[in-house]
Amino acid sequence: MKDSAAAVMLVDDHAVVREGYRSVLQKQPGLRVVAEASDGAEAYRRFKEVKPDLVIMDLAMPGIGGIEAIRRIRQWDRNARILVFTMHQNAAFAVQAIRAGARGYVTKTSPPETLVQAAMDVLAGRIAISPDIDHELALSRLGGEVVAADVLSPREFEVLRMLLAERSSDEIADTLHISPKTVANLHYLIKTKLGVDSDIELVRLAMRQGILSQGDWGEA
Amino acid sequence: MKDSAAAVMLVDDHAVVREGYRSVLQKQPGLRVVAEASDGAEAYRRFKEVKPDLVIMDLAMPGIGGIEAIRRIRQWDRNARILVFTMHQNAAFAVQAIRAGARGYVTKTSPPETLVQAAMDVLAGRIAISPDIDHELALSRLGGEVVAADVLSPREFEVLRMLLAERSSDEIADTLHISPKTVANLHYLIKTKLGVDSDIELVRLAMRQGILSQGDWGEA
DNA sequence: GCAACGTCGTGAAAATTTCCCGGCCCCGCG
DNA sequence: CGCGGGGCCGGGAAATTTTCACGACGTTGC
Repeated sequence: MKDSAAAVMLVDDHAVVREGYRSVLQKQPGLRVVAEASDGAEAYRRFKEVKPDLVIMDLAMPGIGGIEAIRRIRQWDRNARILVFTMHQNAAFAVQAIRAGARGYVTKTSPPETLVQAAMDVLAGRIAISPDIDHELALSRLGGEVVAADVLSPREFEVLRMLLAERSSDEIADTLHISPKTVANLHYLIKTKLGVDSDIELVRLAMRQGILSQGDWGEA
Repeated sequence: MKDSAAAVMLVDDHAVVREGYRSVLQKQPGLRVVAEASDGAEAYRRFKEVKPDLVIMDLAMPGIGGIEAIRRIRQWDRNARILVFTMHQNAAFAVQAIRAGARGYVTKTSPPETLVQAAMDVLAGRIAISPDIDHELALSRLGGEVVAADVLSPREFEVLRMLLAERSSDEIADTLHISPKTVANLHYLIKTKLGVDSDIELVRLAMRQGILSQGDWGEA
């Protein structure tokens, strides 16, 4: 597609929000919205059908989330250009998204021009990160808190997940085939490594770092 | 405003999302968007200036949240018509919003027509609740979980808030001028009343019920 | 007055957390 | 190969917390 408009696919579970993307993007002559999807699975399916030049997508979605969708799309097409557009003003999510293969990360609090600019940047092969996330990222390097995924061993991380899933120590011991005592020890080790004193702090740290996704608690 | 279009104010901290509302609403002849705001405080200020016939607003916003904004606006104008439009597919939030004075609650996952329909309903004096929330609400009546704000005494609720704010038992005892022992007892009582076994469950129940707002953990 | 309730606190048993330890396995290195 | 380092698994024991029963007190409502 030499110099005709670039084909863009929008992914967001909120129809009204997609309408917003569309309205903002269509003001830019170089862009043309050719497809939409409302969850990760649909995004992957539609991507294979229409092969858009650019995907703009949210992270918080029912079923398979945005991160996983990015991974799958990139696995199918190593050159896919994906721009994340989300409400999460949080460095941890940005890191996850970029690692999964996103080429840009813009928060929904940004002015519309920023989205358009980022879209053009990504299409031109550049990496686009919105300023607020740049700032967050800088902060998280300097004196930021420990990153669970970094300091915890695989086993510890697994136990952390299960603890967050509201499973009792005994249940965890059972499904992991280890003694409850070991679970208690792991629990303690995890808190120590993360520099946290109570379970309450633990849960909130996990949320900040995106280990506990919102989807997990949105429904009663 | 006999039969000219009704004046609508949009409140959402995401500019692109407001663009979506606008795009969807302007297709409806009876509606005219006359103002926008990006947080609760601005919403209150702008409301007093333009006195719109209808306010459509999100709940999750920086600074004073949507619930508080609803309360203030309704305090200033008992007849204000406010329609909540949010991503929270959660009965607890809906209950809070309605109690604060909202006349409608629609989730962002709803199709655009639902939003338009709800807007017209609220303008006509009806209460508008989207079907998914109706369903949640029904569920929460039948066998739903206990509501913290209902079963806890004021003191207990206060302690719960402080626990969630990551304050240590000793700090709480100090600022409340009671013995640490009493805090421990309250902590225990709270968990008992809410039918919860661990602090982890406690935090997640609090999140579901909107006692711990996202704003509190969104930033690192 | 008195019953019901929320608040504050004590006490003491039960359970958990905390911390140190040793053993096991695997891997990289001199 | 021998050796140290790491992750994994759990025992043990002290320290702390959780749990629960029990008073005492003031308020509220009947």
